[in-house]
Amino acid sequence: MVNVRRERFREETKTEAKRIALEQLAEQGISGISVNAIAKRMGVTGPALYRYFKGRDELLNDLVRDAWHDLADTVEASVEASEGASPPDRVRAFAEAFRTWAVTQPHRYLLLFGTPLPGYHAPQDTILTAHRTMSALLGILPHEGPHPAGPSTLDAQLVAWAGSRGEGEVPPAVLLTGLRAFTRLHGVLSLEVSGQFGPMGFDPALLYRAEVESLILGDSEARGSTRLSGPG
Amino acid sequence: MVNVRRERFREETKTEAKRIALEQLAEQGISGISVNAIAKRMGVTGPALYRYFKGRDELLNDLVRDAWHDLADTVEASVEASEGASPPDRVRAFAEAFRTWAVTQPHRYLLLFGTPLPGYHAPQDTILTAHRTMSALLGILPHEGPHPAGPSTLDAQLVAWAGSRGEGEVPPAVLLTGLRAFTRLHGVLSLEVSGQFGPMGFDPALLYRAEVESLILGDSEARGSTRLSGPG
DNA sequence: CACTGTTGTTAGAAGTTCTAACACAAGTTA
DNA sequence: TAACTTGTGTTAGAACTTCTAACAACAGTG
Repeated sequence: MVNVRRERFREETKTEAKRIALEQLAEQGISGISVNAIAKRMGVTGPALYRYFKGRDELLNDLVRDAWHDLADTVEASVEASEGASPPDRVRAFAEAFRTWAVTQPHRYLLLFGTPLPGYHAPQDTILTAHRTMSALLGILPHEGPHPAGPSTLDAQLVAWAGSRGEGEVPPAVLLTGLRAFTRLHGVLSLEVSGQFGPMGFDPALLYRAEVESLILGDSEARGSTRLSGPG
Repeated sequence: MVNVRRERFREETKTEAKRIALEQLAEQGISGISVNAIAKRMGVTGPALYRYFKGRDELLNDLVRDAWHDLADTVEASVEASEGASPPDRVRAFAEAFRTWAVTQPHRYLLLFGTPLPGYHAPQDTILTAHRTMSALLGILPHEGPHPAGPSTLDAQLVAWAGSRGEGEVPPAVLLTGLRAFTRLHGVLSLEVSGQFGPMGFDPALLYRAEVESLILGDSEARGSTRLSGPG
């Protein structure tokens, strides 16, 4: 029989270690996460933490897993909260929740979407958790309406992808729309959290919202767009 | 008088060190770049390399600087090569050059656009080099045609940004279009090179090209899009 | 009481960046 | 030719890091 008190103490120790690791991540980046330093701040010696994490890699793994869960929880909550609203408004809510999560903890966003850890391969459960975020987005897209066919090869691949995770009823055009919506949101967020917009001196939130509106209305009607095909 | 032979030898040594560093970067990520290991592979001892780089940070700095230059050279070459073609074709050429550069050396793309190095602030000359890539894109966008106004605040900020770098004659709508085109290309590329599409099993090139066509034609006409505003 | 499992300790191996002190060779200058 | 300066390399070592091994101490169970 397992000792429940001990088990709880163990969980608390791991949680505290991860909390300090996140502080180090925010202050000094991934390479600034030091098992030794964490232990020191917890009042124990370095090797003591190896009772709780096999090594630095497992600690980082846990941080990644936690972040995926937290992101999925956040966007799912926003989707639930917007229940009953129009699809455009639900997309706006999703996009705002996504952005808020990202910009309030850029280091965590980068942990998920930035440079991958060397040699890291996401375990199956983490992949499934990551899909929860995408599913939340797919769930608020209108499934009816005009569905122009995509490139047939891509369509087939997307259908296979959706089928492999029990979302077989979603039309390929919706899958493509969801996927592309995500890449567009990420395109802006990624550049913002990695500081690329810093020296440019504009408000990234405005750019993000312009992108969201363009997503919703389509480029031809969105304010602030220029069709690249030009005047002719 | 500086010794030219010595100067050349010095440059060659630095170049070789950076070449090996890029190999380490590709194989083991940023944290896998080790001054000691580079020196060993060059047949000298560790501290010898400190005659050429103040430290690991300066070596990484140089890698970043080189990568920005290389990227700018690549896209500028594609822009020049497409001279005389229609704007849509020039955008296609730009996008293909951009993607090829990224996917043939994902680690370098991530060095520029992935998780920033802790404490790193791009020096002014690097920022200017980064802008060369954006300028190349702005240069092939049609400046005439319908120019719907963007959010006025953002427009003003973009004009200020362009003005600060001697591109005052570009209309704000074109700036916004160029910026958004870049974020959209980057959105797909970023997820591809960081391996996020890996477990999904579709061809990222097809998704990228669909995004490019949507960029050029506008969402309402692009194949494979669903307007998020739905059927009503 | 004895046994078991968990958690902590210290010691140490092997690696890292980076500094200091010293040796040597090449080029310049008196 | 001799002396000096500069650049490049060396070894030694400090201060870190991750991580393993061996040992001590404690809690709970039979």
